[in-house]
Amino acid sequence: MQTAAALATDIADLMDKPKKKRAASQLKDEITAYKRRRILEEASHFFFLNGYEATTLDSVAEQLNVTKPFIYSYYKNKGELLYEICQTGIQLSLTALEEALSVEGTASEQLKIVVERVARIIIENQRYVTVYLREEKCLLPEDARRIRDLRHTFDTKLAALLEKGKRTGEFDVTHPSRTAIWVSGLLSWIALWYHEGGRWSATEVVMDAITMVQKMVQPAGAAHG
Amino acid sequence: MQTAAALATDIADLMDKPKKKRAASQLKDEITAYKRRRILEEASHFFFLNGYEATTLDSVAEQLNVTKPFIYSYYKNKGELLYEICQTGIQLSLTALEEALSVEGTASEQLKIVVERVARIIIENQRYVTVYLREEKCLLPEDARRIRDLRHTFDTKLAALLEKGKRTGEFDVTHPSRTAIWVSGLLSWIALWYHEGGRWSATEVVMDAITMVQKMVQPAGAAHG
DNA sequence: CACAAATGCTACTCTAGAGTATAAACAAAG
DNA sequence: CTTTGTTTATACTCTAGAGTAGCATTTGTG
Repeated sequence: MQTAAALATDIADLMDKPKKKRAASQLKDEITAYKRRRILEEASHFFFLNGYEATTLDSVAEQLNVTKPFIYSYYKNKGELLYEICQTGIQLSLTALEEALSVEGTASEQLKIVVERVARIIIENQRYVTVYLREEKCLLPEDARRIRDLRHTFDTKLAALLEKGKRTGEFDVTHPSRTAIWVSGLLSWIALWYHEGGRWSATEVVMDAITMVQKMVQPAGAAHG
Repeated sequence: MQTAAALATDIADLMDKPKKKRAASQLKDEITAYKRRRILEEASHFFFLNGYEATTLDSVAEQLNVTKPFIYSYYKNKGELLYEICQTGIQLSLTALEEALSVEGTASEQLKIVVERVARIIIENQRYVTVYLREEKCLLPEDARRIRDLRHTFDTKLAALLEKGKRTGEFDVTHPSRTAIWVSGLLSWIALWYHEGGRWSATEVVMDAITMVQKMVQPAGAAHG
């Protein structure tokens, strides 16, 4: 069924355009995607440094050696740029969480992997995460809601993991859902605090985060993990 | 000596103005201070909701039933308002920390008091703290530095407390200065996350914060405090 | 009640940046 | 080497808000 449907679409496409044109348009799509990505990178750089409102698209364009209308031909408006930037960090973190949860292991093992991976993602995507934390209020209501939903999913899945550890006796958490928020807060905090080339390396920060979270959920009387 | 100096000042003042006028000007100073405070309150309200850049002084003035030039007669410019707002939360937290440290007690007792008081202050002054965390980049460089110094003092004194607890064996912290940053981050996080009238009460959040911090510094094998 | 001093408001200026209409430059096909 | 469509730039418009000059109004004083 699926194959037939896909085939039908292909045929329709082919009837629409000769083969050559399809290949060319695919390449063009990739180039378009690349341009969009570059715009986003530079925009996030300025949003991170100066804030969303204080950043002019003229300055972003200048950095890319293009002009403002160029940006407007790839993004509807400034708000769409902000939405994409805010979405990125959360989406990556959520994906990492889900991947970590899909790995077989005890709750402690899974939690350690989650914290390690998410902490790394937050450090690597610091600009995106920071801009989200600072500029959430600038998002359109519906965009803000979509992103809040992602965050909520993250917190809920993390809470489920803590709940699981509580049942197995690995963790001592009175309110898993509340503890999940403290943990996700601790992780978010990294974005606001970490400074590349600063006093502490990314690895030190990640290891610290793991230690702190382990202590936060560790039953009294447990030895270090 | 001090008395004599103070007296001299008083005499100089009296020679400048008759008694009546001095009393009147004192009252006026109080009124001026009150007006400044009211402006700051409303401004922080808008900065919190819409962000610094997106807030117009016209809207602040409207909220106070005055006009923009009124605000400009009490503050040099918009940036001065931001500085005062950003400064408030940190200053209060630092004062609370110093007070708590001056109370006799073990490191554990002092830490508990610190976390409790600072958490309360952050909840009560949520707007000010949040605006600081979000809009630090909008401050003039010298203002930003002054506030960073306050934060640094806070972190340093907190680190000293952790160090003390480490020496007495009450705490298990490998790097007191790094742990201090995680603790102060956890406290700051409250401002970004707590929502008045939301799912959890202020008291629950404060108690959670105490528990989390205690766990973060607790030696392995210790019973709950 | 007149006069002085402060307090506050009306009515601007000026800058800056989001978003756009339209023209130029370029590429690809015939 | 022209034609056609796409990509990018030039050169605007329009709004909005920070900051201000100067007038009005209140308040207190002789």
